Amino acid sequence: MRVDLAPARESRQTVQSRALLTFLAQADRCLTAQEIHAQLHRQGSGIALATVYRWLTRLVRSGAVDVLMHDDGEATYVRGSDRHHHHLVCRSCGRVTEISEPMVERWTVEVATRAGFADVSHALTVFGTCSACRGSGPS
Amino acid sequence: MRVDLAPARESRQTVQSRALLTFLAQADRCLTAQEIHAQLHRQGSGIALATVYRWLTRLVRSGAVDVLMHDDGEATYVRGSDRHHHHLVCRSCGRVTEISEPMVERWTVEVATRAGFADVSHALTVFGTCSACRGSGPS
DNA sequence: GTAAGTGCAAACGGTTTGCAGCCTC
DNA sequence: GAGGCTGCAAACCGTTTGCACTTAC
Repeated sequence: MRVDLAPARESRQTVQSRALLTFLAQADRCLTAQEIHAQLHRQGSGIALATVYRWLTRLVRSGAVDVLMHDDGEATYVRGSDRHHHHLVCRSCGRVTEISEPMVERWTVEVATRAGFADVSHALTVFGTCSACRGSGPS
Repeated sequence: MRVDLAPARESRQTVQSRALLTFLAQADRCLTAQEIHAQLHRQGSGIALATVYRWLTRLVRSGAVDVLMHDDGEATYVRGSDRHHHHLVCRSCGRVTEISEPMVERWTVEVATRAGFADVSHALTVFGTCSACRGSGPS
């Protein structure tokens, strides 16, 4: 499930950018900028947090990466996919699953249009407790 | 369309809290904490920003007010209602319309359950440009 | 009188930016 | 060699918090 993350056609390749892009291409879940930074450090790529942010900003602008704003105001980043999708997030472990359903897409556009709105977009996130977390401790 | 914003049964009434609650009860659109603070000052109620935040936090916890996280990480607040609903927000003027649709409710629960999730909840916000804003300047 | 509510200012945490130096092309 | 990329640290900005004071009950 490799996705071409290099919209950086006109960007210079550096040790840092290569490490970051490679890492992001392989990541399979939502990560905050700080997590990405920490992970890269853990695997030996000494990239500065500011650089991570600079690249994420650039990648988001180019559409290669999607941002997900969390309730606490922290942003998480995921490889962007061409198709629109939503996230199913476990309240306990934070694991994210992508979900998608054309019906919701159609419904939101329809409702918004009926209300006189144009240029419609939407953000939907579903929260719950995954089976693993429930099994280990429903508290 | 007045909504009882006083979940503060067990709270003391003060000049500030009364001004804030009255203002919120009349507000018909999403407002940031800072906007609420500025508006209150404009109308002569010298309330501190920290107090605005403290009340908003309390009201959100009690369910009297809904939070809406924006892409830039800023939170906006609107009167909440008892029944579950979603928001249709104008990107330009910030006006908020409540929308609700059982189908979406059912779908999210179904998808989440199928994925092994329990105790499901969801957050859906639809963004668009309302007719008024479009008419005045589609840019 | 007592404790909740308030104001102020400092702290916080995530993100952005200015600038000097490095390194790719 | 020139200019993009990076690192560092300081700045930013919305939000939270500690503490002393005020005020509703």
